[in-house]
Amino acid sequence: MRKPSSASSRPAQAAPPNPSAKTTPCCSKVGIKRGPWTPEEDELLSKYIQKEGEGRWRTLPKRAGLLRCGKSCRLRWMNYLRPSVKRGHIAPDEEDLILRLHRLLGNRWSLIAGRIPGRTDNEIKNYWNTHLSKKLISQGIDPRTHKPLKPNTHPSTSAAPCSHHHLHDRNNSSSNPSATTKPNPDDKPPITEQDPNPYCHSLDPYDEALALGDLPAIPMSNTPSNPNEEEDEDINYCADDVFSSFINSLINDDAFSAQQLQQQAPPPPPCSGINGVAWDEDPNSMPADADAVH
DNA sequence: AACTACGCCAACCGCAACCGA
DNA sequence: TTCGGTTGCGGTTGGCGTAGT
Repeated sequence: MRKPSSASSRPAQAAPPNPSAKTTPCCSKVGIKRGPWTPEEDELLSKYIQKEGEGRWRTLPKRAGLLRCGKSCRLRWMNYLRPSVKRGHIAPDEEDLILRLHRLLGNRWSLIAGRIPGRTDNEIKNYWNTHLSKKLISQGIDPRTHKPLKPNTHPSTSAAPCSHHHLHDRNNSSSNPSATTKPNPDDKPPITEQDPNPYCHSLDPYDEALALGDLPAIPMSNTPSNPNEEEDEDINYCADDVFSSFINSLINDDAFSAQQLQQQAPPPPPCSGINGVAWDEDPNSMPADADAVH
């Protein structure tokens, strides 16, 4: 877990040494700045990367004249400064795609982001935690499994607003066993007796196919490149066409199978005027090709 | 106007995967 | 094969803005 709050805060100042930590965080060196980036720092980083390119993050700050750790530089570039990063509201079709992909992939934010041009894993993760998970809960849907919540877990009872600051949001993830268990693209998510279907495995042909060796490994692209539509031609945001096609087919197949499931399953708890989510949508209503949003 | 509670999101941390020597 | 350095990922934190009282 994180260091004590005194050291884990984000002051815009050099962090003190951390003698108690077993491993020294890269940003704990004296003289390394932390906290929000200034426009000057952004400019330094942008200009340097435009000139020298990405990579070698460890030594980049020194070469660029930044008093930041490499991790911080990389994060800033990936999530904010890259020209391909699209900022602003998540469009409805993007939201729909996030829902579908999350249902298929779970909290594999980088994979999800890789399918949504211009969006970063951090942005999608934040959007999920602040919007979509709550939206699903309000619909009586477990945001983790994408299945109807049990009656005694319906928001009208258990999901009542929590008065503690942040506790409500964070409980969504911290109380989520699968959220603390890092999903490994190479491994099937853990299946327990209590939670035999943490990622809707019965509807997760990806993991099944992966386990059967029918799939190429997930391309762990170092740069979850999210080009703008205009940049699709020169930036391959999913390096593996096979994988890309497969995900697309999963999205479509999933919508279809989910619809079937919906027809068989008891009706979900009444929701307050919110449109249906992934599995009760007409597959024909989604883009014919998930890449349509790209 | 002052205060409180809460939502949003940029940024940090730890860990694991990756990769080259 | 092992080991150490680097990079990427997902979980988490906390500052800031804003709505509500």
